[in-house]
Amino acid sequence: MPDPSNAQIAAAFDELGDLYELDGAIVHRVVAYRNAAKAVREAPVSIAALTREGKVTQLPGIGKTLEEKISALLETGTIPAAEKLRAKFPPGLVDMTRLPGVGPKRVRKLFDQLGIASLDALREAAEQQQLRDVKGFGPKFEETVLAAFAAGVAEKAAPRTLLHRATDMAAAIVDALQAHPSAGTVAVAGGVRRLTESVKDLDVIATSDDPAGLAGALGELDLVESCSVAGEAGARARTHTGMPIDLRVVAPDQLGNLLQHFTGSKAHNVRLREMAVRKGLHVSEYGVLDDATGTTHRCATEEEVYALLGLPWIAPELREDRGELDAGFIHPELVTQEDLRGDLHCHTIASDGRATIEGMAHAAQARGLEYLCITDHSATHGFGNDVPADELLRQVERVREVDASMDGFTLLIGTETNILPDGRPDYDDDVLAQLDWVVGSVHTQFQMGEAEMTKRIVAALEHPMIDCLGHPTGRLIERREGYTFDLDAVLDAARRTGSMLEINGNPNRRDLRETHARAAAQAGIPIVINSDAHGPETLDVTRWGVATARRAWLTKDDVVNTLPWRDFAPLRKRAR
DNA sequence: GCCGTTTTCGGCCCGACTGTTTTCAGTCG
Repeated sequence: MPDPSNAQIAAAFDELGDLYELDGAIVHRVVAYRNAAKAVREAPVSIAALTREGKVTQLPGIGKTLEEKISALLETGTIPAAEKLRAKFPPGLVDMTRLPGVGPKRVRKLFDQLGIASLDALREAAEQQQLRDVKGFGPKFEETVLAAFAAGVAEKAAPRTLLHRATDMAAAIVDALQAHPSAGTVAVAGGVRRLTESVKDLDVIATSDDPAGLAGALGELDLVESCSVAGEAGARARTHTGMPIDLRVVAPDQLGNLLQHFTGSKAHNVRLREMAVRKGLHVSEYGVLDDATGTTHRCATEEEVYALLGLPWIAPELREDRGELDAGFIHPELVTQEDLRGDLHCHTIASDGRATIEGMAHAAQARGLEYLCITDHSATHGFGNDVPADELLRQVERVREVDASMDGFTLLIGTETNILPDGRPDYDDDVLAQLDWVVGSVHTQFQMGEAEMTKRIVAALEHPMIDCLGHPTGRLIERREGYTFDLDAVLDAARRTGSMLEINGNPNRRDLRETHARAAAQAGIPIVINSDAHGPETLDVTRWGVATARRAWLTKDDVVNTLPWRDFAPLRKRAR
């Protein structure tokens, strides 16, 4: 029996949280399970391995009891408490809590008194007006339930929108509201501001001398389908794509409080407020209440909010309770897109790209880059045109010619070679040796087991001609988990062999993901942020790679392609 | 269930909204 992955352990804790909640446990116990799930999910090391070493309680949020539960999961494949609770509460109960306005307490009551144990049974009971017979429930509740079914909420979890799309939408909304005559400051908060991988809604905050007018203006926007509760304090709306928008309007002297509150994350805010309480302060979106004086400090800026708590301003990307509120925290100087001088992963019409070598090179130069490496897909098929070895060698000549024709720009030739199932690249070494740079990527046989995949990637990293591992996990955000491998072993191999790891900027990938990138940088492994562009316009996607890097606490020093090529070149494995 | 310039027990963020309520519990963000 293979060890459960961190994701599986986290899921088990989330399930236990749900089950204990149905069982009527106090909220703090439930929260403890959910916090533990978050800690496990974000851990860059194997929780199973950590547990075997007896060190898992070092992870904040994991105590003696949860350690025992992980041990049981490792040894028997299951957790006794979960077995017991599953026998008590059918799985349909947790499904029911997905409906808005339907939480664990109400589900439990309906289960106990009417035996309702599934979404279907709930719908039927609502249709037959049976729910109102239970004390605490009425006709409105039946309506809410039926409306949720009618809206299709029951079928699937609320969709999440990838950051690049959410950012475009948010920008359009901010621009439109900013144009309103009453608008003062209009700003994006929430996950879009923190640059998370995906978001479930848009949070927009504003000041205005006509709050109701501004809130009304939101409902008039083309991309808004419907708008409800528009009033003095703001509005709730929904886009045609189904994304909820939350607009909050506040006086200018509270803008800092509101921005801090609505930027989140929830975990950051909870931790921040707990720290505040210990200092006799109470933080909310309206101000900071001081117990000692009974006065509420209103803050026009976030800096003032943090300063009242004795903290430096913290970049939104770091606000995840991943150490940014710990004693001794020193704010890192986060890498920016302007820091990037080169891009070492892009495609042309030679494989599946849309532009020529010249097209890509001039586009990169126009964007202010100093160097670009052409890395078309390799000899094994699957991505547009194959590039057999002789074709790649002709591509070397073409790139050298274009490079010679360019002023103040270095054009490089490489490849994105497929890492074959046994870990070898799909060109011969003497071909790879004629290139400036080689990205190795896994594009096939994702299904192989963890041990085999680890062996495959480690073998690739040990290859003297593979300089960098491309999109290391193969995940697609919200769509595909990516293949599983032992991260510790891969990081160890990268460090040992002098290989670099990529943060792929494609907004669907952002791979390495932030927790892995942070672990890699801490291990001293050089990180490269690449676009993987297939056309001139997608060269800009490095901004999403930078977003991931910033969320991983990376500085300019952690990212190698912030260096000019003359300083980058000697760091390549092939040059060492 | 976790955690400790509250350290082995007694706390554990803050506020809004909703519906069913005679004063509040449940849900949500």
